[in-house]
Amino acid sequence: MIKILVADDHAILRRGIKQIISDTLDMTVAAEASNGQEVMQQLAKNCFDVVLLDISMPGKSGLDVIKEIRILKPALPVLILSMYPEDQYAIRLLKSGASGYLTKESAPSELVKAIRKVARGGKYVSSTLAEKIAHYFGDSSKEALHESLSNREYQVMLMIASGLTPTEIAQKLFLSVKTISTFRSRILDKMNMKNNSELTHYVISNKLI
Amino acid sequence: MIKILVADDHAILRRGIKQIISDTLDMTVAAEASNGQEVMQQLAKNCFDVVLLDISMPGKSGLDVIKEIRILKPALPVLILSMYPEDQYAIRLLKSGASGYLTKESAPSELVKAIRKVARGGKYVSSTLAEKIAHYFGDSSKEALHESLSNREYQVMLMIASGLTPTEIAQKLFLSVKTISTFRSRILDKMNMKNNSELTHYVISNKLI
DNA sequence: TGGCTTGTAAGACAAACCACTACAAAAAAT
DNA sequence: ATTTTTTGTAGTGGTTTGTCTTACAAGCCA
Repeated sequence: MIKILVADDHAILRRGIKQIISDTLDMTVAAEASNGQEVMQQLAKNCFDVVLLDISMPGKSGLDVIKEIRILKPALPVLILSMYPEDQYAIRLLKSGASGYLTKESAPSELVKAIRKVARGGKYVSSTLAEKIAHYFGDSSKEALHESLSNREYQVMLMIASGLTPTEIAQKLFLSVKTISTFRSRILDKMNMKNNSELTHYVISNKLI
Repeated sequence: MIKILVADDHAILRRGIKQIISDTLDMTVAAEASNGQEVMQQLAKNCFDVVLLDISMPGKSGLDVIKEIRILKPALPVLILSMYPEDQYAIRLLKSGASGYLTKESAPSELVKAIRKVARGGKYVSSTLAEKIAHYFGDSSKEALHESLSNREYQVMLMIASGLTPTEIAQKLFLSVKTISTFRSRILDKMNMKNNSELTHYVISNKLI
């Protein structure tokens, strides 16, 4: 059973979270906090498996709260719940030790998935955010995403990103459109993306083209 | 009926152009010229709606020919037909008053489209060239491309570029997928592009997102 | 040798795109 | 003030892509 500390200043949102979590058998909301101080108090008293933390709470900034949590419980996974779209702030939070970042519009299923992942010691980031991170961390981590592609896949990726249609690519490479389609699927799968725009985005941002 | 003066030193190419144009009901090749002098002579004698000009004709450079045309007929649209890939030269030509730039590998349909566009007083540039132009001219002219979009179109463009599928966009905007499709077509048309990748490319490069 | 990965492609069905067409409201032009 | 153009919206019908699944041979890994 995953014991969760929910920290958010909005009672209604906490209610929603509790609801979602109570629908999930293997996790439970063990306690709540509505500001940074309460978070620390709860952590001192009880044991949790995950902290679900709103960064935009009154008083201490989310960043500070995370740092404090790090000091008290270095191994405790902190999942950030934000109302802002994923931005550079998210990266800073992750750098300071958060295990994941979710926006409040995320689907309940995503929340559950994220909790499970961080509880197991993993990291959770959405694919769009992952991309931004890749930017930030420069060459080292940006390789990570596309290094798993085979040469053929890489080649096709660049062609897709440069605006060629599957049919055009097929013609250029003397392959069936079906094959291109398969490559595309594999690429998208490996890169954790869901469409050409994301792909193009990635390729351009990483100056692969 | 769009009356066209075709200026190119290669007879075969002129033939091809005539063929393409004769297949198009609303336009006709009213005269031909095989060098710069002939162009000027024709212009002095007759009236045309569009000049289709090869820049690599013997004698006068295409740039000079354009300048001369500008003096004689300031409003006459000149569409450049080049055998070289679109490069900086193209930009100079456009600056000197050409209405469009096509490479000779362009599809016939593209030629027809380009002629129609410039005849109507518009500008025609391929998307890849447009991009180069955007780079060159910096902020001022890069506006030019997407400034013709309506607000709605602009909004949809950004959504497409950020990787949303038509269906998702439709849902967010409470519109039919069909409508999104129409917007997309108009955007692509106005921006002279042919697919989402190009669009994404543009949006990202111009930091609209 | 036996199991992944890669390169290739088919089938079937869904989703998306393309090219038209349409029409009312708003905006612009005459 | 009236005509023309642009904008926002959406339908039809046909083509192209995407998805998912399956397949199979070749190469690589262990």
